[in-house]
Amino acid sequence: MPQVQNDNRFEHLLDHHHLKKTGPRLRVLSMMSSKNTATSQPDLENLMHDVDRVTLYRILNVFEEKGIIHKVFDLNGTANYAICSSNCEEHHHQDEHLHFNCTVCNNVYCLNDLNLPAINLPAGFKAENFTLYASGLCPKCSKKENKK
Amino acid sequence: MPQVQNDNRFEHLLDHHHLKKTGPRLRVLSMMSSKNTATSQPDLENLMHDVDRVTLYRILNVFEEKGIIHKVFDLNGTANYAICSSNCEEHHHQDEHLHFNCTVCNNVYCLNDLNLPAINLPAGFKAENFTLYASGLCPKCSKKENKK
DNA sequence: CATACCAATGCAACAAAATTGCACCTGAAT
DNA sequence: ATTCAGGTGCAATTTTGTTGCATTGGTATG
Repeated sequence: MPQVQNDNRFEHLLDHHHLKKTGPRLRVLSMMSSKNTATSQPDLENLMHDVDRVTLYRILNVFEEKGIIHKVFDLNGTANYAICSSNCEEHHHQDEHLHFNCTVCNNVYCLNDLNLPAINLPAGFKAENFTLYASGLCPKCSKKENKK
Repeated sequence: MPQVQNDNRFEHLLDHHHLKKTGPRLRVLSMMSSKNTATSQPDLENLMHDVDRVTLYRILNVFEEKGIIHKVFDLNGTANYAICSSNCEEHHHQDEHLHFNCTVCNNVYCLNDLNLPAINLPAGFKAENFTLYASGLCPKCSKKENKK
C-alpha cells in the first residue's frame, strides 16, 4: 500500500474524531501501522526524539480515549499501544482478541480476533470485556532458540 | 481456619523455598491470604506503614520469582499480587485462570481455574501460558449500581 | 487571502514510582 | 554463644508520569 494512501487514511481518522491533523499525531499513527507488534511508550520516545515526551503521553491518551488505539500491558507492566482494528468506540473498547507477549523479545502481538466460548463467571460478576493473554515464544525467537 | 495454622502454613512455604521466616514476609503472606482479591503494591504499603517501601518491593520480587505469588496488572497498569493456588514453580507460573478487574472498585479477583478450549495460534507461535482477563462489575459494585 | 481562535505542542517544574548501594541487623546453622 | 549470609532500612538516584503556562500552528470564518 503506497504511503500516500496511508496518510490519507490517518488524516480521515483524525478528522473523524475531531482531532487536528498535526505532524506528531500522523507520525505516531504511521509508526504504529508500520509494525506488526504493539508499540510501547519508550519505543515511541526513541523513534521520535524530536517530539516532546509530554506530547507523546498526551497523544497516546487522546487516541485511547477516542478508541483509535488500545493499550495492553506487557509482562513488565509497560504500556504498549496498537491501532484498533475495528469496533472500538469512544470510551468503550471492544478488543476481544488475543494478545501474545514473547518472553524473549518482549514484543506484543495483537493476533486474530477470538470467538471465546461462553465463560462461566461466578454469580454476581458482570463482564463487559474479555481479553485473552498468552505468553511464550514468537516465531522469530522460536527459530533462534532452535538454532542453539 | 485458626490463625496459628495459617502461620504454620506460611512458615512451611518460606522454608520450602529456602527463604528466611521474617516478620515482614509473614505479614505480607497473611495480608494477602486474608483477602479474596489481589493486593497491589500501594495497598501493601498502606497496610504496613512500618515496613520500608524498598523491602516490600524486594519481598514481592522474590515471592514472584519463587512462584509463591503471581503478578497481574489492573486496568491502570498497577501490579497486583495474589498467592498462587497451586502448580506454580520457580520461574514458571502456571496460572491459567480468570482475572476479573472491576471497573468501579478496581479490585482484581482471581477466579476459578479455566479449562480453556484449544486456541489456534498462527504458525510459529509457541504459547507457554494463557490468562484470560475480564473487566466489568464485581458483585459488590453491581449491587450498588442497581440501588441508584 | 487575511484574521482570529482554540487546540496542540514544548518547556520547565514537579510529583510519584522504582532502583541501587551500603551499613546494620537478624534468623538459623554449627 | 558465635558466625555468617540473607534480609532490612535508609539515603540517594533514576526513571516515569503529571501539571501549568507560554507559544505555535491548524482550521474556520468572512
